[in-house]
Amino acid sequence: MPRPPKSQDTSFQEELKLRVMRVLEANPSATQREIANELGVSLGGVNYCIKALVERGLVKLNNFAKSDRKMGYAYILTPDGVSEKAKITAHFLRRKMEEYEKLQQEIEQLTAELQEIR
Amino acid sequence: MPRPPKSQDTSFQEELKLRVMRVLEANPSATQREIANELGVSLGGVNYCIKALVERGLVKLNNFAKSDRKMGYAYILTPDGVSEKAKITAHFLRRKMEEYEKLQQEIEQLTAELQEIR
DNA sequence: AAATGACGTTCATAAGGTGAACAAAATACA
DNA sequence: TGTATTTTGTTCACCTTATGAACGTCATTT
Repeated sequence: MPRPPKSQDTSFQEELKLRVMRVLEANPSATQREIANELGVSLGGVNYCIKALVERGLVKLNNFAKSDRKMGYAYILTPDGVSEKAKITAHFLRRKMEEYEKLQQEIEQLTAELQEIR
Repeated sequence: MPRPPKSQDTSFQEELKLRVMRVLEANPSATQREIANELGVSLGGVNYCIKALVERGLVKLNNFAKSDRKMGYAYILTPDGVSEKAKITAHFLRRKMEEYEKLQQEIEQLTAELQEIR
């Protein structure tokens, strides 16, 4: 995802942002590769997304447990991140419900078309 | 749509094919520009699509009424075209219903997520 | 016949996600 | 501690694909 989006956030980017935040909330020590794999998107895409989240202060890179052996890095959702996630979630719910109705209509139409033939 | 698709038909192409066939069936004298405008896609895309349909024998370019003044060109769905359209329609119905269920689940999840916050 | 307009056709372009290659950091091993 | 190895983040050239302006062709008009 090399090219900074010139226009508004595309729906793909919007959705990716939400899905990445979900994964991070559930598992802050997830790797970018793991996230990409789990979400079925490219590594570059996840990297671009997380970078944007960090830049906006919605996600923070914490390194804890310095004294321990384990690598203590984790992407933590900030309070702003949590509330932003809620906002996006609500926004998505609205959008998905619209799609839902559209689909319902389309299904009715397709069904009708198939009936006409016989 | 200059580049012939190397891989399988993408869902966009598949759907465009069906929607173009629908328009042609309803109005065989429709212009490529009119179709593009009505479907909200590019002229090049429609051109590429129709070309493919003609090549597969699903659409035929008829010029009738030669003696008359009017330009008598029309894209007519062949019998093969009609049955292919039915096939694609059925295929789409299945796909759309799957999407429908996916959406339903997603909506439930989004709703649940929003409940958790309060 | 020339001009006009509408049509189909082409193609250089832009958008945007991809993943291999690279850099940096962390861990393991001596 | 120093070095090798592995893991992780970062970059960027590439590929796919839809776009629409520009062009060629043909019918209609003047």
